[in-house]
Amino acid sequence: MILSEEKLKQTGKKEHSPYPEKDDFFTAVSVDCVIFGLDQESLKVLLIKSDYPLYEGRWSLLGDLISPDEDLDQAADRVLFERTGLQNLFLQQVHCFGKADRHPSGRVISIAYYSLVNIEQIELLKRDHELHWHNINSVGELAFDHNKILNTCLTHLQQQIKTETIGFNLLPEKFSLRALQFLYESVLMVELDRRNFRKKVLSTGLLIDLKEMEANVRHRPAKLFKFNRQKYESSEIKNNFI
Amino acid sequence: MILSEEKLKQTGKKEHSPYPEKDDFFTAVSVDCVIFGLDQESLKVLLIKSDYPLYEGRWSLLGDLISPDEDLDQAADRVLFERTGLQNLFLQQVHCFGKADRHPSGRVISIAYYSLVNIEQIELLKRDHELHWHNINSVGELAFDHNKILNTCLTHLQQQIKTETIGFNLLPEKFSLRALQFLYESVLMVELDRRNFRKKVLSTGLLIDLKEMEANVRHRPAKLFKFNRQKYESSEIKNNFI
DNA sequence: ACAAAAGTGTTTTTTGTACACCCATGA
DNA sequence: TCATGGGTGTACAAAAAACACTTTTGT
Repeated sequence: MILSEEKLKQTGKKEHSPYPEKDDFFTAVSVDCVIFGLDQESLKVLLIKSDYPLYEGRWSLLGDLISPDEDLDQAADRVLFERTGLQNLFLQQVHCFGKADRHPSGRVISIAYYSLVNIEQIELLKRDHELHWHNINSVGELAFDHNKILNTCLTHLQQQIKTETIGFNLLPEKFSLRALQFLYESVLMVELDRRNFRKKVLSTGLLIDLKEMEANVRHRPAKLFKFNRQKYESSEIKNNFI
Repeated sequence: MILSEEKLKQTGKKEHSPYPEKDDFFTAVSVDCVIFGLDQESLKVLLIKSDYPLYEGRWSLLGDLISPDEDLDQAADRVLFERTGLQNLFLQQVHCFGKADRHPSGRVISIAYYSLVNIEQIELLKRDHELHWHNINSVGELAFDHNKILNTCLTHLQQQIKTETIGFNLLPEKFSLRALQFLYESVLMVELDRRNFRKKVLSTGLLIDLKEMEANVRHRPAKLFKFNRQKYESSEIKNNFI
């Protein structure tokens, strides 16, 4: 849609001075965080009961309006901290959602972030009954355009996990190769060949063999590994992990 | 940075009601378009002389504040139309830039889009001497954080052109394989083997041999092809073009 | 002894890379 | 006739995919 010059003037904006002035139109800006976690069952997403009247009873993403003096990334960090008590989590901007009618209360554009957390690490702090981990395949109808936001973030995650080593953020410090493979299968929603998977991840040289074993499993215990973050950071080739 | 509860209250926002109310803080929202074009020489980007006092004389991206009733994508479309006279160009959102101090006049967050156009198609309409195509490797210091925005968009373009068929937007309807290869070499900034390149693009089956030849070239004329958009749209596998 | 998952190699197929000569046109 | 880029195929290397049996633990 092309706005006529007249329409542009109605907004109080002068042609060729596209900078904010007192009488300009302003919008509200929020961040929404898609917080992914993984447990033994499946990939999950953390949702909160909506307190917005129109969407009462629906689940929604965790979000908030940005404050005047905080960067966007800081706003997302803050939302995450307020909900999980954790700081410096993996967090990445994905897309800005800005359809004029996406929010019933008025013009609100929202910047979507996604985060990867280790569920066990934050389970402890989560006493809030309005918060719940949902299986990624059964979230139902969310408030606002949050289904769309969630899908966009999931697609990004699936793309990114193939070329970067972000997946380790979903695992505890020490993990078995089975856990790592389960992660990839859960996120990408495919089945992978065990032998080929092991061969590939071990050939990257990015896993440190901890010479430790799983305990209390009712099958042959697996070796435990940890991610060699240092080596990854200092290596030149940072794409094409899997 | 975590904002204290006190600080949050100063912004006029109530806890657990993260929806805009009259006394809330609002920001200005703009779109900035990185318009890429290609000529016989190199990949180019369309820039405009900044009319912002602090950055007088510098070049800047084409952008504008969004209007109250237009979607973000519409705003980007409008900016593009106002500058090139063309509609329905390839246009894609890349990233939202929202550092609190990125704009000297106040809080302005900007959503970056990139567009791919066929330079010859728009040369005709461009009588504006404030507009200029710049070689991608010599844009100099731009106004605001526009160098950063440009770099982010270029990186996205380089990633995307490898897996999707967006590159054809930079070419005229009919093109030679040499022109297509030049496109990929210019965008990715690498040299490619001619025989392997031809083999690969022809094996996709996405090029239609027009049974026409170049004319008025001082060497053996090349066959002309066009992109089989229909076949691409209807095919299942839409990634990994090159 | 059984159930459950760990660990391990080889073969085949597919994909990518390296590389050199003759051809058609305009000047 | 020369300069310029068009057009073509093969051999080798690397990566991905397919595939089955033995081992270790807890119950």
